[in-house]
Amino acid sequence: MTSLKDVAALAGVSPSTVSRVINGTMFVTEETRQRVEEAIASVNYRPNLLAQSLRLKATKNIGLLVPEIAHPSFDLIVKHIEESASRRGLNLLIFNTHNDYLREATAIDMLLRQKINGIIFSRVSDESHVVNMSRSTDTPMVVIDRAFHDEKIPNVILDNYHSGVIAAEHLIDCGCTRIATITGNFKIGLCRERHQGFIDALGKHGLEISADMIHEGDFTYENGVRGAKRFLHDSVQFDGIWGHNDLIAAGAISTLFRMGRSVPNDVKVMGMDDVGFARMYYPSITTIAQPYKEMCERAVDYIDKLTSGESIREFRVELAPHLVVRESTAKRNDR
Amino acid sequence: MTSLKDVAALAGVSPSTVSRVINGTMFVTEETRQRVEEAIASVNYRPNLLAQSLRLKATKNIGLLVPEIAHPSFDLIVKHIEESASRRGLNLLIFNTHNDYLREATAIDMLLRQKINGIIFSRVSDESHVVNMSRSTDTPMVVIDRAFHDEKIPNVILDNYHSGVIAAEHLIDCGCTRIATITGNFKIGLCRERHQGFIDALGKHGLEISADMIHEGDFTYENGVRGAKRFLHDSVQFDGIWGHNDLIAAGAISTLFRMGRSVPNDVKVMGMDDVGFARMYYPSITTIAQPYKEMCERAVDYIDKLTSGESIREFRVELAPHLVVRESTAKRNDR
DNA sequence: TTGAAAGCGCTAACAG
DNA sequence: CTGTTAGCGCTTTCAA
Repeated sequence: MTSLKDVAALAGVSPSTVSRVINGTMFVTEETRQRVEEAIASVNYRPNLLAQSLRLKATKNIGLLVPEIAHPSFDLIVKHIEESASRRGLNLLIFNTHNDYLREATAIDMLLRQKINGIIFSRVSDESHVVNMSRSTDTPMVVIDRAFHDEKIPNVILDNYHSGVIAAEHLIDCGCTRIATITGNFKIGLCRERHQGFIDALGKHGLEISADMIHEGDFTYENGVRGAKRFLHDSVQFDGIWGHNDLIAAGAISTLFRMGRSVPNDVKVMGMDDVGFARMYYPSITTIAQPYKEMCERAVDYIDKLTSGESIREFRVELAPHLVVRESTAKRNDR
Repeated sequence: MTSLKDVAALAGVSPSTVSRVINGTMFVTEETRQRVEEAIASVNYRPNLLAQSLRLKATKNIGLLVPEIAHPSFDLIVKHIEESASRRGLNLLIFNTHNDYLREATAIDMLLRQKINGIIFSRVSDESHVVNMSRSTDTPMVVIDRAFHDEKIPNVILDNYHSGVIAAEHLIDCGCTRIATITGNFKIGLCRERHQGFIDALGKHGLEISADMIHEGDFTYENGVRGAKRFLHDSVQFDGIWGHNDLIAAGAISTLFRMGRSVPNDVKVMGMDDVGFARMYYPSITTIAQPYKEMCERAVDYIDKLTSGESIREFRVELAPHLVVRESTAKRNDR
């Protein structure tokens, strides 16, 4: 591998001069600059980023940890984080934690050893471990999407309570009077918050929601299937369902059809996240969009700012969701 | 940051000894090892990967370039590559090329400068540039999924011709006699191959396919919509459609329904890739699964082997697709 | 079995 | 404006 030294020799200058030409850190005579640039070009020299980083004690990399890459909402996060990072010339190291806090810890460890600029992650269960890690290092960390309510690490999240309110109000607007819900796991804070906003809004409009209209599960399509089946099987009367994400909504919709109900004619269904397939589904799925792009931008920005010595403004950034109306809650559909 | 030197001082040994304890490269007296390990633990020491890599001229990282991260088939690739890499203790640097060969080149450049172990990528348009880059370096590269027919770089791909054959035969098995197709861009080699296999198989069974039954476009849902609309608008007679991927199939299915046709009753539709939502769609989508997991494993394995000095076996690995039958080509459906 | 010393490729004082 | 020098944190001869 040709090194900076080789280039220097070739151009007949000192290594420092070459370094200065490359980084533009100081003025260099037009003539020497030319010679150096020619030398660089002639051997197709590429500065070794490892050496540079070691010397500068900083890399051009950031790390991202997600619970599950191929999950349609996390792949959106991955995409936008990559975009924001790339725009800033930062490279992205990615890890799939599989919701396993041991993997999470291992990944963070690897990242810290590489002196990355910062770590963005979506929360897994165990708190203490990571908080300790973050305390023992000066590497910026920021939590995205899934944070604890009383998160000790800076975080940028969605206003989940408000999402629940939006869902309830939209379903009510659509004329639903018996509204059921299929939720994620209540161990996850944001599920509790979404649910709370949902029932509060329902209550405000004088709508009761009994225990048999709430199906708790997880963020999967299968859970949507199970929830809808249970409602039908238990002869629950309902004309609207909110699923805590679009996967759940899809599971509910397909199940309703398979069991002889029509969406939206017999029951309106809405989801949450506005993942890629929500608009492709038939009927297309009414959902609540998360401002993923902005969330990711904020997270990367936070790290970028901190890396360049700027001070942070907020510890917790909470962004607003917005409703996306589609066919699954439409008045009627000829299907 | 505490360094190896600090640990050495703390344990009252030389830096080399600490290094030897950490890497187990040589025998160290049980007693000294203990002292060293205690010192390491007491200061929570983490070896600096950058320094290590600089010294060893090798990292624990690999790079992956995909045309579009949030595309449902590439996120599967990302997921599986991450998994294979992680199993080998390798970290993944990821780049979204947006089908732009300039971005591709920039990304590869960044990667080479970091001395990553190898690069896995899905092909973008321009060949020469990357081939030159790969020639000028000893970094292993492997192309996955999208390769040129006459690829100059080792590659692991799907048998696309055979996919076309499978699609045609399945539709014929379902009793279709007038089969249309909505394809990806024929500039992409794999689309031509899929198509060739498709029409060859159709021909073998005595089925003609006229130009108006072929809608060329790209790998998007919208293309599926356009294709189906065109067929309907042009009053093409058809009872089966193969879309070159599941996105296209979904676009066709939803459009057919919206325009008063039923899938699979009036027309059978199948896709390709078996992306996440294919089984969640209603009707669930019959498709041709790519062995992504194995493809990714092979690609990472290739790099891993090459890094550790082993020799390569094959230059081109071509894996077999397999049919996944679901509702969209079922006999009848009560929908 | 352990230590001293050199060096991976780069940058940044410090001189000149 | 340019060169010399030291050193980032690690591994690895080479000697002892």
